[in-house]
Amino acid sequence: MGKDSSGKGPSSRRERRGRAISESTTERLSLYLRCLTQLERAGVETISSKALADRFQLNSALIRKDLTYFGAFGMRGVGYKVRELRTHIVQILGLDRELRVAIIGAGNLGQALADYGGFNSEGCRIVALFDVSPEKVGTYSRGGVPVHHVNLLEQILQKEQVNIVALAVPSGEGQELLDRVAACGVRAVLNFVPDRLLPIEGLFIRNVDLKIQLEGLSFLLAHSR
Amino acid sequence: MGKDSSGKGPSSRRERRGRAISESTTERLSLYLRCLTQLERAGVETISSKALADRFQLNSALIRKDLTYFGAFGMRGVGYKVRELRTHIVQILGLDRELRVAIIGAGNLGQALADYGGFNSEGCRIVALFDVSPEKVGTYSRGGVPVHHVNLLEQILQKEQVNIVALAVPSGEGQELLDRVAACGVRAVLNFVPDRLLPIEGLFIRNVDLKIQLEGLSFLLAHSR
DNA sequence: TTTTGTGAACTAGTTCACAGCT
DNA sequence: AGCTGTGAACTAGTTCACAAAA
Repeated sequence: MGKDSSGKGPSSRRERRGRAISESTTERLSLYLRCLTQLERAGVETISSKALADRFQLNSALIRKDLTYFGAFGMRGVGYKVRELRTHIVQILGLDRELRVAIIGAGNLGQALADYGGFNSEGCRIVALFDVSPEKVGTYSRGGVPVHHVNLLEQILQKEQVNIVALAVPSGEGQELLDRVAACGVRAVLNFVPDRLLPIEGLFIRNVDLKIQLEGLSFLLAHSR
Repeated sequence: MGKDSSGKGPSSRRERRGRAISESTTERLSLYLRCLTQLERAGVETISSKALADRFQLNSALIRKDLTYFGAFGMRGVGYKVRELRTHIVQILGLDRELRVAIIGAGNLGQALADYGGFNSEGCRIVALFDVSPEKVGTYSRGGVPVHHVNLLEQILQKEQVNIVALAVPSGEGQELLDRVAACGVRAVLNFVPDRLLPIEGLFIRNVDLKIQLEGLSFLLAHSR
């Protein structure tokens, strides 16, 4: 959702001299990655921070700073080798190993996520959906992801080696499921439930809260012109 | 989702001495609002910034600052009157007048949004879905929102007095629709299409990019422990 | 040349700390 | 006594500007 995350306690996500990497930086890295993928496909060999900056209306120094947190990947006078930089960012974002994702809640949102192009790509695989509805359990999403009963949550998270869980259940059902998921050793959750969930030590949560986005737009409309 | 938005040009969304209100502030206002709604329902009459802060693990001074951008709503020695503060925030966020929302794309995501509880509430109404698929056009979402053909976009946006459009179409189809929507005078868009869209003068866009959220979590996993 | 990598300067956002109401 | 409203201090994030490398 926009911009809303918790689990902000200073973790060990720091490179170089002790400065933790900000969420804005990782967001931009994802954008750069997308762009580099396109460029590589288009056969472009090198790109400068300025050229990248123009595509996103960013300052080129910011892009260079983002990258130099992780190393000196550029060539002075030339720019960055597209293929090479892409590889670096894939590695930085941890997309070089397969991410195994499960989605709890097989309603419209869960199904949408399961079949969402962006999710099943770049080392990311949706391996399971969970629901309680008897009509859904035993079926498959359009993309072929099996829907299991939530009773089997622990069992299947373990068996499928799930790294990331997306919570797409109705309001009120989030906390219990979050606790169960954390107890299974899952350390990252993408939360779509619009309830405040208690932070859990060692568990990263990113909240995607559509209502907040909508209200943010409402604010802008109310306060402009 | 998380945190990703464009349309950041300095608009006229400023209160008091010229300082524009940050996105973080409006996000928090939405959170406060939710909490106040619960408190009011529970019969709580007043709340202090400290008590609010504890629920969100925020600093109480930050909450007071967020609120004083818009006025002095509190009572020294007491705190804030729940009902009164709630009313103020509703007004600040522009939720006192009805927001009329249309969703382009009636796939799983569009349908999920159409029936999403948080959307149809607090002065916010989903009035139309749009799609090109002949099977979908003419049907209704589970919640009763009619699905129109995209051909009728301009006509219906006008007739239904739509303020906000959610773009939930496949990658590649975003820009053309964005242009059409902007041409109809719609000034706020919630974009779920993972393409970079060109900024349009006077149009606010909030990007909800699930892949970026997922990659953000991947980064955290890769760089902790 | 051109463009990186980076300290210094700047800007925005948060927390501190306390005077001043209630 | 308790809690707000707010300047001052601090921290984080971005941009400037330039030396150094290709």
